[in-house]
Amino acid sequence: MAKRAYTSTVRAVAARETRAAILRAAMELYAEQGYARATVAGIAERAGVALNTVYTSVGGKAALLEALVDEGVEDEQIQVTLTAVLAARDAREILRMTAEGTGELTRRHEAVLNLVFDNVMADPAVAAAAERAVARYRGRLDRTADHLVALGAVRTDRDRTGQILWFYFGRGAWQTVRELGWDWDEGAAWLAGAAAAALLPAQVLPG
Amino acid sequence: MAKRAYTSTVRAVAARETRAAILRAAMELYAEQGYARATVAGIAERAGVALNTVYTSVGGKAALLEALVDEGVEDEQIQVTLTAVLAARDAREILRMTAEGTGELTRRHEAVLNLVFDNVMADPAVAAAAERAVARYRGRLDRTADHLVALGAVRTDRDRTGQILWFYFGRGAWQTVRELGWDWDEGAAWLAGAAAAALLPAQVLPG
Amino acid sequence: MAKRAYTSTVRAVAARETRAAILRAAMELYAEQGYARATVAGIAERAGVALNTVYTSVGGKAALLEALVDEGVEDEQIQVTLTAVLAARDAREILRMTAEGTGELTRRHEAVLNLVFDNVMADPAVAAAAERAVARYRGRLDRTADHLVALGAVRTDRDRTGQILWFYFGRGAWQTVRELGWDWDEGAAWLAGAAAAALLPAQVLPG
Amino acid sequence: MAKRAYTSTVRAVAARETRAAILRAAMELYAEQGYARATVAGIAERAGVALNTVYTSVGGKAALLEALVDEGVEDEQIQVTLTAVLAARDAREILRMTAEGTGELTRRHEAVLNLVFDNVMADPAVAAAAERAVARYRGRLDRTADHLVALGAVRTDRDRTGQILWFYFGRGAWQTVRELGWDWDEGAAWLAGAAAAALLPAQVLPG
DNA sequence: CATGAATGAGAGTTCATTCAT
DNA sequence: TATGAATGAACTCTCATTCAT
Repeated sequence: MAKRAYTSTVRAVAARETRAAILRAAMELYAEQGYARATVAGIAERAGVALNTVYTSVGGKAALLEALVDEGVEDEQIQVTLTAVLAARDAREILRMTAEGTGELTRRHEAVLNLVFDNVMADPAVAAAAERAVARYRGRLDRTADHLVALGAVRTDRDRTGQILWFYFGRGAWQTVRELGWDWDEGAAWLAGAAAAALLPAQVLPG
Repeated sequence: MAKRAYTSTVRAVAARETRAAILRAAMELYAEQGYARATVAGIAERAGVALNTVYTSVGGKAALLEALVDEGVEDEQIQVTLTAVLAARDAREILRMTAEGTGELTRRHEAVLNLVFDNVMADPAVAAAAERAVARYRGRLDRTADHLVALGAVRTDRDRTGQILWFYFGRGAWQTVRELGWDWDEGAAWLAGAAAAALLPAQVLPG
Repeated sequence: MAKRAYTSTVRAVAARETRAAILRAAMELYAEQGYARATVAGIAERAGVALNTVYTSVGGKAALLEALVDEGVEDEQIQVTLTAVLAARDAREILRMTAEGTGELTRRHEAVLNLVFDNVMADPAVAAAAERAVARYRGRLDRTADHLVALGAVRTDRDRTGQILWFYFGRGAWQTVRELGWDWDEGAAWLAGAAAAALLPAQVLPG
Repeated sequence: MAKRAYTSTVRAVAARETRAAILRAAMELYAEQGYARATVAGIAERAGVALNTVYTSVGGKAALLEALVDEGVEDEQIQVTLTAVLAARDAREILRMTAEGTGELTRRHEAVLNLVFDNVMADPAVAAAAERAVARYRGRLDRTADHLVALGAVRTDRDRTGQILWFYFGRGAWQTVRELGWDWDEGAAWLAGAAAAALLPAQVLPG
């Protein structure tokens, strides 16, 4: 029980691998069968460990989900993108960066996002996680909206701008992009263009 | 032994009311707790009937869901709207009618649509129902896309037009509209305008 | 409600037919699925009547079985055979008559006998019926044994004679005969011969 | 992770005892109430374990029955008896050995045999088990019949010999022996004698 | 007499979870 | 740390039966 800081004993390594295998299995099973129908026993079996190892290693059904969500949340990319966006001064450039940033984020966390949003009704904990995720996401877009308004770049007010950003770059938009089979870059470009048409002053076409 | 067709005896009326109460209770509970966590016993209690009356009146858990879906499916409005759309020759008018039609449809069946799409992972039967609903919906939008292309009204090809119609009038779009708190008419107007900007040839602004 | 003795009104006839159809259906279903797995609803369906008609017409599950047993019990043949046996004075003739009588009885009531003995464990009422049937059956064979002993025809005592008669002419013997696929006459002849060999004084073979 | 083969830890022993207690309780309850009316909860209660321990230890209702049948099936005695019979050359000796062998077998597995044959109608799985048992049993008697015919010891043909062996040594015969209250040795002796009278050439009585 | 509707009781089974090693 | 064994709590569904017409 003596804590040796940063000394990965053999057992600690094995434990970490076990935990990873369990989380992988949980992710797969939740994705395949949904949170409600997936069973802890099934997860244990797929991970190749005893049922109880799931409990000692990670925790119960809800803890597994929380662990998966936590893993998928710590992403510095978010902050990087937002900083860059807030530093930019060209509206089209801002929309392009927002499209790419939200796309990248969605792509990177696609599995966890699906996990959470497909199972909102299955468990109050999932619903809470979804709500938190949406609030954070919208908060970032609202700050982008503020910036656009401050730049005097949009023809709508602050609230409406935030709403339109959510319409084009929110979870629903990217979900539809996936449904339509568009690839990520294609989707980002189209969304940025469409958002520009909806937000920026109409351009007089040359010639 | 002769069956008297269409004689609403007192008992038949009572039975119909019982069934309706059960379906109402099921709708509510599925909406509140999700398909997976809702229990047949809970539905019976809320409907004010014995547990087994649910089984004799409507059926089990899946049958309840199917009954709710079936109820929400027979809607002649769909055909009426599509016919009107296909008869129209002005692109903006077509988009406006499509927005209003899909909005009306979504509004009318909001409860059932949420029921189905929120619980896709809870049961394969639900997933199948969702898939059918999406296919039918997209099929109607694709016919609208064909019409727009035939009219020479859009600057995109047939496939892309259908995809963009789905982006602006599909389930995802209306879901976002609801998330944003827009009311139905407001949403329809905005969607029609945005879709026009995305599909129709850019207009040279007057002056 | 006025009782008109012996006047078969149309409705009474119909009622009798309904009852017969129900009993027939019950017999079939009990035979096919066993008493335990057969359901009253299934019987009603096969009889082509409403579930409740079974209850108003005949009674519940146990009552159905009792009715079937009762139907199969009133058989004057039994008494006729026994009287003839007790009047006979030749042992071989007595055994032959007993074989034929018990065979005829078994054949005639095969369905009910199977019903009862195949479902002894399913219901205490069935077990009681089976016990009654066996007691009556053995009682008759015991009277035959008494007669044989009184005639001085057997080389065994009263009790043992009754037991051997039960071995060769009891339910088990006839059941085995059926298992072996022997026909009724063949079985009766063989049983009579085998019983004679077991009971009567050994014969010196001619020549 | 290395599995130590055949190390009876305390827990493994306890688990085996639990399983045994459950099977014993199941045997008793199935015998008392019949397969259909016995409940898993009742079995658990009698075994002194929680309801679900029955499921984790052995399995459901059908699995319990199968386990009981399996336990009663592995019996080398069968082969030993048959080998001895086929090696013998005296017909009376063969019949005596067959009587004792089948009696011993019946006695040893009386509980399971009753369980299976009393509940044939209760479950298709039981019916199948019964059919398998009968086929195996008759197969062994048929080989004995072949042997007797090959020895030229019987006055009947091969098929009839097998049938008569089944009549005297099959399940029905031993069941009747039990009904009659004969003890095992007494029954075996009587059956062997009766079978000899039915199969072997009539002996000229001395003197 | 026959029936449609409703019900009370209970059964089998599954699942997440804990205990003791 | 990992695990086999055991458990408590539900849940879905079936069935025999009765009520009211």
